[in-house]
Amino acid sequence: METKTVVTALAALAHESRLGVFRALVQAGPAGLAAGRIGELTGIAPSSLSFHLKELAHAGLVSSRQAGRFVIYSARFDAMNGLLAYLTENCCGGEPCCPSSLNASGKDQAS
Amino acid sequence: METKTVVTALAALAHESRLGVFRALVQAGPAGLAAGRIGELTGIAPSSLSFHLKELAHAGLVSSRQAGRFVIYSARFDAMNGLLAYLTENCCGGEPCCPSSLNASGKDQAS
DNA sequence: CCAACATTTCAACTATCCTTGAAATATGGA
DNA sequence: TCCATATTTCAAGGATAGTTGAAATGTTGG
Repeated sequence: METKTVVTALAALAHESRLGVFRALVQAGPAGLAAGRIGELTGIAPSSLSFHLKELAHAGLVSSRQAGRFVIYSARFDAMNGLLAYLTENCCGGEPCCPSSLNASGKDQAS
Repeated sequence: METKTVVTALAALAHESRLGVFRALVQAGPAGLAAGRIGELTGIAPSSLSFHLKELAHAGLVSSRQAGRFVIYSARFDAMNGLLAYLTENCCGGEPCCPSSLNASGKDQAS
């Protein structure tokens, strides 16, 4: 994953509204949610929501498909996996950051 | 980890300069790097670097200590762990994103 | 075709971010 | 003390992000 892609993805998630939207889409799973439903769940105004959804789509974190007169958005789990992989590799020393066992104390290998 | 904290941390990393700084600090390990050395490694102008370091510190992702006339910055691995834990739990469905066992190189389970 | 619904686009405005260079602060050594 | 080094602060400027409401687009069913 390229640095530029990572920065774009991070910027897309670095906003309360968009993080909320993405969380809702993750919860919804591959089935996704219609734009209007996302608006109901998050309380974001339609035009603002459309702006944020475009931002997330541009970052590759969500995809959309037309279904009747609805537009269904869904989270792109592969992109999120890639982002987490990058952060784990490049920003956490490689291994010690898997939250399953969680050490997180502060002592690990030097450079 | 609170949503607001997460957004702040994501925003701090969502900039090419700051992501580069943070990566350098992660590579340096707990020993950290002097501000000037970070500037050398990243090519960021001093005042701009200071701005970005303050941003990272404010987000809790780095800490600083004075050493003679140098200021040594180091990555806060615990904060990064917390961020990754949040993203894994809330933005990846909970389980399928932990890169611990698997490779994490480039290919992971297909969609 | 027309009407109702779902979503997006547009323009205007405010707010915030980032960069730059100069000046300020702080520390160590001669 | 005085000077050099290391870092931060400040103010000014341009660039970008976000919100709002109105208008436009697209879709379905009567």
